[in-house]
Amino acid sequence: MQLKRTVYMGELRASDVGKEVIVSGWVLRRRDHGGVIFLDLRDRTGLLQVVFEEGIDPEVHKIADTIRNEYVISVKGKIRRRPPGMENPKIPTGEIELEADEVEILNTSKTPPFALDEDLSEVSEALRLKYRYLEMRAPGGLEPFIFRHKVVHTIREFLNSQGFLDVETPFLTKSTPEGARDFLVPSRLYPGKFYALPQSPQLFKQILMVAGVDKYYQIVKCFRDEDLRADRQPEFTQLDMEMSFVDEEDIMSLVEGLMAKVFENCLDIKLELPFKRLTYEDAMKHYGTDRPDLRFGMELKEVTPLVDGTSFKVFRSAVEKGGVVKGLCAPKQFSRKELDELTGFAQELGAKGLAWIKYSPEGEFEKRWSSPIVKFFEKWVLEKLEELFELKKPCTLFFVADSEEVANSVLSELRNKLGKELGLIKDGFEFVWIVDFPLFEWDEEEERLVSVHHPFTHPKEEDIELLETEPLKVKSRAYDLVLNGVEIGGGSIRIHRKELQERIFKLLKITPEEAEEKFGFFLTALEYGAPPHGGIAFGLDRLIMLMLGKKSIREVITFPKTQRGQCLLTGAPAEVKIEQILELHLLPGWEKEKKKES
RNA sequence: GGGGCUGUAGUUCAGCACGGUUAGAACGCCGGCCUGUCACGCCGGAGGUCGCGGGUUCAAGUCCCGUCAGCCCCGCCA
Repeated sequence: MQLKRTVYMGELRASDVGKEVIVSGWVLRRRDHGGVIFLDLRDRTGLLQVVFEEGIDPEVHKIADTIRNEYVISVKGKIRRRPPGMENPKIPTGEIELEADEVEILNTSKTPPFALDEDLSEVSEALRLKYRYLEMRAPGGLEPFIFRHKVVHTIREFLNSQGFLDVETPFLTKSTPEGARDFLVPSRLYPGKFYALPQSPQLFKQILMVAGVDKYYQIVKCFRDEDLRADRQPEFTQLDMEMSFVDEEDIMSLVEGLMAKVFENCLDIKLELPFKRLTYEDAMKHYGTDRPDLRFGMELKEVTPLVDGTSFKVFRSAVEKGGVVKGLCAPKQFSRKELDELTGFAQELGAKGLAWIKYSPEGEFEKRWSSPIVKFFEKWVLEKLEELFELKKPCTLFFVADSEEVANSVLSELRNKLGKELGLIKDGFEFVWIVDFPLFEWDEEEERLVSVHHPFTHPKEEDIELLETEPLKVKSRAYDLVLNGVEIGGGSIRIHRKELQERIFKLLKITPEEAEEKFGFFLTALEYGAPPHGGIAFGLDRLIMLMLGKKSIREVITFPKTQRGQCLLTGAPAEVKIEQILELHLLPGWEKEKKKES
């Protein structure tokens, strides 16, 4: 390599006119006019027009004639002002150009499978993932990753300044029960035994508290062998934090400070502090979900007391079975076709149907209501509805009559769908803490209590006495952080005393033997002066996705997996040689066969 | 495990409901011309196992069955 870069192209301006420079980069486009060839050359920082004139040096011009898109070249020359009228206001370096007097082709390139100078979102994602390096190299392709770098940098800077230690924990570790499916790694040295990749460093960070680390964080990969979604990858990055001698308020206010710093540094947005808080109960009541999108209203209202005496059988029987009738009011009068579609949507989500009432505030009271079911309701009920939903404009009321669970989940999905489709969602970032979660929920299939968060979550002090008698009434010292309807983080104050931890295990039907076998090491650690502690973990990919307004975390992960868990770039997962499998003792029978043979 | 959408030149798509010439377009690519373009222009050219397999038919890109792959969703994700 003879021509060694002296400047980045993106930094060059009219003030650099006259300077002798060497630039290196990739050819985005070439415009060959015979005697003059223009190349748009780019590096990480920007784009510069390079001019090769036959009259200046025929030999150099000749080389330029062979250069094609995506060739890697270095060019030496002088920065000059473009002739009057030839400026390109569309690019930052548009006032100037590089007059080439030397060029070196550092590497050729095949014609890329897709044009790098066009809108890559039009290209199929599968192709982009296979040639991810080309997508990233295209103009703007590195932006999400540069942004991500900035976010991570800000997080580290902030937490370091607050006295946190960045401490690593192992990837080859022990399977933890009560969670997602583990990725297992067979042990070569111990036939039949396996490591598990961590679903989170949960137990390690708690043990770090026992170790006196006091304030810990780690930006760390976690692994869960579950099916993928737009916002879920089998390996993802978590911002993991834990602190000793703190309570919920300490952690929440620290996180608020952190988020404020991140949004200020990276998006130049000042967040309003403190964040809103909703109890789990209120979130379920008003939004039907524990991760409500607060960028718009359209809250759910329960109308059970208004309709339990109605002659409308669907509502009455749902109430008689112990269910509820809940509804929401959408600010639009839907057509019959749209109503049918929405009913189908509700049914797919498990509702038996979707009742609707169109309302318009004009004219006589009775004529304001239009619906096949309105005849079942007495005037006082309609009056109450008008009052409850504060009906003032034309709209449609939707109701689901079912168990509370079904009504909530259907209506919350309906709310999100209508919010999106009716354009009710305002721009911006709405954070909300969800607090006062129940500690347990009942698992019908397994017929036992399971943890809402994880088994190391501390119950509220005042509820501890209810643990054995009314466990479902026990609330936890847990908190989730929700941003625009997406859960971006969750944490809790942990149990730090062995006795309480054992009581919880007992309620979860984890036997002492099981507990000992699965995390005896952790219980032992608790016995050696574990301080009170708590923490939180954030899905970093999701946070960055939301900050950039992307629809999928794949957009902010360099080499993500497809929905079926494949890496299209490398072809992973892939078959391995039989020798590797035998070496890992994964086919014990075959191993014996092989020994017999030899 | 289930539901939905998609798969045709290198790329993005049209053609498919109603089977029937040699499967088209744009961009890209290759060659030629061009000293001021910046989505350069002009002339010419190449490029297709219609995802794959099977079936129906005189005839299948088009209809049927299966299968693979990509995306979205449910289940699952403490």
